[in-house]
Amino acid sequence: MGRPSVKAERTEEILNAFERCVARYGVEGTSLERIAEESGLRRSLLRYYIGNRDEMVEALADRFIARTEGYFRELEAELPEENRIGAMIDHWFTPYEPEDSTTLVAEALIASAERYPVVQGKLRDWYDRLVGYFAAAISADYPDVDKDRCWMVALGIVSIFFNHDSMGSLGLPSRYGKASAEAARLLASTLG
Amino acid sequence: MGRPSVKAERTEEILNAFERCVARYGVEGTSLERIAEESGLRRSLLRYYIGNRDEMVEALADRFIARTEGYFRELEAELPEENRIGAMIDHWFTPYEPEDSTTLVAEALIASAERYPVVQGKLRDWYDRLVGYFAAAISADYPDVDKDRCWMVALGIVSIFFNHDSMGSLGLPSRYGKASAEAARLLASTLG
DNA sequence: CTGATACTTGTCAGATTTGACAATAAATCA
DNA sequence: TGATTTATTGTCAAATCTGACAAGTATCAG
Repeated sequence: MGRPSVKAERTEEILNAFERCVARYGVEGTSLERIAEESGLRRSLLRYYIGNRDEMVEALADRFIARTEGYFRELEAELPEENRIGAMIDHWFTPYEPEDSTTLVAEALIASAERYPVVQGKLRDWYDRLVGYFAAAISADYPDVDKDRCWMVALGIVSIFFNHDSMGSLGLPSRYGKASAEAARLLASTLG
Repeated sequence: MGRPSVKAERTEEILNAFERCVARYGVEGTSLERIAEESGLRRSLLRYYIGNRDEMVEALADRFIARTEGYFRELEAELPEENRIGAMIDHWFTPYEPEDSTTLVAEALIASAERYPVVQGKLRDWYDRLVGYFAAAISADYPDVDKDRCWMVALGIVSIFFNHDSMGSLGLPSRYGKASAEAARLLASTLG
C-alpha cells in the first residue's frame, strides 16, 4: 500500500549523473549541486534517496565495483578454451569509446580513496580481484608456469590497461592505444 | 633600487603548498583558501604573486614539467654505457617514499587536463617526451631493434610505472611494487 | 631624508555549497 | 473517501570560496 517507490530508478539516475561528473571533474571537484543539475533532479532528492556527500561517494563506489565485477564474470564465462589472456586483452583494449568512462571513474575514485577509508578498502580488494581475474586466465593458458609469475604478468597487463585509459584525457594520438595493447600482448607472450 | 623582491621564494612556497594539496585532494578539490593555510600565507598573497585560479594551475603545471624534465636530463647524464634501461627502471621503481608525490601530482594534473586546454597540451607533450627518454635508453641498449618496437616497450614500462605509483594511495601490500618493477624488466628483456 | 619599488594586511560583495527540515503533492489500498 | 506511504518542492542558515581593491608597511638607492 501507499505510493509505489521509485527509489531504485532514482538512485540509478542520480548515480549515473554523479558518475558522469566524476569522470569530468573528479570526486572532490563534483558538488552535489552539479549532480542535481546533471540529473535534472533537485538536490533535496539526492539527499532523500541516498544521503549526504560521504554516503553518495560510497554508493557510487559500491555500484561501480558491483558493475565491473559483473562485466568480469560475464567475460570470464565467454572466454575460449585456449588463449584466454589474448581474448581478455582484445576485449579490454578495444578502441576508446568516449561514452564509456569506466577507467576514468576508477582512477578518480582511487585518487580520492585516502579521504574515504571505507571506500579505500573496498577499492583495494576490488583491484586485487581484478588482477586475480587476469592471473587466472593466464594460469589457464600456461598451466606449467609458476603462479606468482603469472600474477606478476597479470599486474603488468592491468597496469598498462589502466594507464592507457587514464591518459585518454590528454588526447593522445591513436598510436598510443595500439602500442599499449601490443605491449600487453608482448608481456603475455613471455610466458610461452 | 626599491625593496628587494622575494617573488622567487614566495612563488616556490606557494607552489609547494599547492602541490601538497593537489596530491591529497586533486586539482579541483583544492581551494585557494586551503593553499593559503597550507603555505602559511594570506590568500591575497597567492593572488599577488601568481594570480587567479587558472594561473595557479598553469604555474604548477609549468614548474612540475620543468622539474621532472630536469630529473630526466640529470639521470640521462648518469646512465651507464650498457643496460641503460635497467638502470632507469632501478631508479624509478625504488621503494615508495611518502614524501615524494611526483606521480600523484602528475595523475591529478592529467585528470583535470580537460578543464585547462593550455595545460592539457603541455602535459601531452611532456608525456610524449617522457616516453621518448625511455625509448632512447632502450634504443641505445638494443641498437639493432626497430625504433617503433623500442618505443612500444618504453610506453609499456612508463605505463606500469605510472600505474604502480598512482595505486599507492590504495595502500597495497609491497608485493605490488616489486611485481611492477619485475614486469617492467621483463618487458625490456623481450628485446634481447 | 625622500622617493621608488615591492611586500603585506585587511576587508568587501557576490556566488556557491552544504545539511537540515517543513510543507505539499501523488499514488495506492481498504 | 480516507488513511497511508512515498515523492517532490521550497526554503533556511551557516560555511566557504573567489575576485577585487584600498590602505598600510618594509627596504633600498641616492
